[in-house]
Amino acid sequence: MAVAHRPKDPQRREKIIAATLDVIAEHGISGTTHRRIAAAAEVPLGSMTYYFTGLEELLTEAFMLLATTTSARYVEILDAATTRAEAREAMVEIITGDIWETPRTLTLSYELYAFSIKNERVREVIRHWMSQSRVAIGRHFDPMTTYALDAAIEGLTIHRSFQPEITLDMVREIVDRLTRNDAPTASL
Amino acid sequence: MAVAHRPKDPQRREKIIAATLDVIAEHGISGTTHRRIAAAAEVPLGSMTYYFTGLEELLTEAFMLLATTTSARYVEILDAATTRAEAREAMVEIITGDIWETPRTLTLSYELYAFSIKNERVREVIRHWMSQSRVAIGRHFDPMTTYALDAAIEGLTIHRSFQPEITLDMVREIVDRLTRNDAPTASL
DNA sequence: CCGATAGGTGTACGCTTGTACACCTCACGG
DNA sequence: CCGTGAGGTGTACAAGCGTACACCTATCGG
Repeated sequence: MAVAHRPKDPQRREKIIAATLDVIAEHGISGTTHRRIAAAAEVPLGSMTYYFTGLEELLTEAFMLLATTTSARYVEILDAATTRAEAREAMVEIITGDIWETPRTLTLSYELYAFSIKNERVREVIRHWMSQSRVAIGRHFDPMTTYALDAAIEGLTIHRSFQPEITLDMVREIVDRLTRNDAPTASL
Repeated sequence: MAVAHRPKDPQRREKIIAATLDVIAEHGISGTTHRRIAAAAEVPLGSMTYYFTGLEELLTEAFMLLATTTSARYVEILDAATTRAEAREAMVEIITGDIWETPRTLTLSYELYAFSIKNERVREVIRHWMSQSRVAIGRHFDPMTTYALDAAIEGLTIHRSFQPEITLDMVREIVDRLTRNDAPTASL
């Protein structure tokens, strides 16, 4: 009984998941097919059903990757802040910074929300993302303010992508207003 | 030369557009097909290509209907307010009120945003919706505050749908903070 | 050096899709 | 009462889809 024949490419799965995000970003979920993903990941079509039960599972895993990656970026930016002023500026950076420079992340978010309607597990992923994000914000602000800021990221990001006239200074002013009545917490 | 044979059902087009929104709400754009729309509108398949050039046109028109309808509702609620306090309460109602009671409108919004990535005309529809909405809000608040409130509708609506613990009072508090430094305009 | 077997893939199947268009219906001018 | 043409539809077609699985490949214990 031979054991033999190790996987040639142990990263195959991850490569496919990453490629899935690329395909969604470019074609939307309705244009995302096994064949296109296989082409993007440069793997044979057969690998799709070998590594994943179906398209739905693949999409779900892809969105988990998106949430993890983006969420980690939030945490990174917020944890770098040590003063209240820095924390405010960190919020401004999250809203206006390079995460959303490319339309990619924003596009993927839209598809994520749309997909979440049909998939409870993805809804869970979103809730987890939001909660992670609240933990990071909550290190600097009280709970009430934290909810407000978290929602502000969402709203301002979206609106800025359609209305570029919303300047950096306006975002700063909005963050200021939202944090003005904050009851400072222990913080770090 | 006969003139003859008037359309049996002059509302056909509108009926199809309305049915399209229903199908999108239930199945998402990726599950929206000519056949399903035809079934929902109780119209033969042939009517699809008779009244609309293609699926894309149909989706575009459907989203125009969504924008018009929802936007009109905003205006209605905001125009009913005559004092500053009422205007603030109107904002709270828009964010927490019956527009979003059913997941329908929110679901459709997600699909709208996702679709806008691929369709310039729909992006234009969104910009128009936002601008209408800003006009209505702007009757009560200064421009800067208006942008903030408009974005707050978006962010809070979305976040509340995932985090029901965001209460009405929290929304009120957030609207308060955003409008506190407002430089009152002439208003009505 | 030779099975045996884990790992991986090419191909083919049944189905659904968007779309076009040949055809049908029937109100009306003559 | 008939012929005409505007209005509308059933049907058929090619393309593309998800998915399953028979088959191939290459390693390694013996």
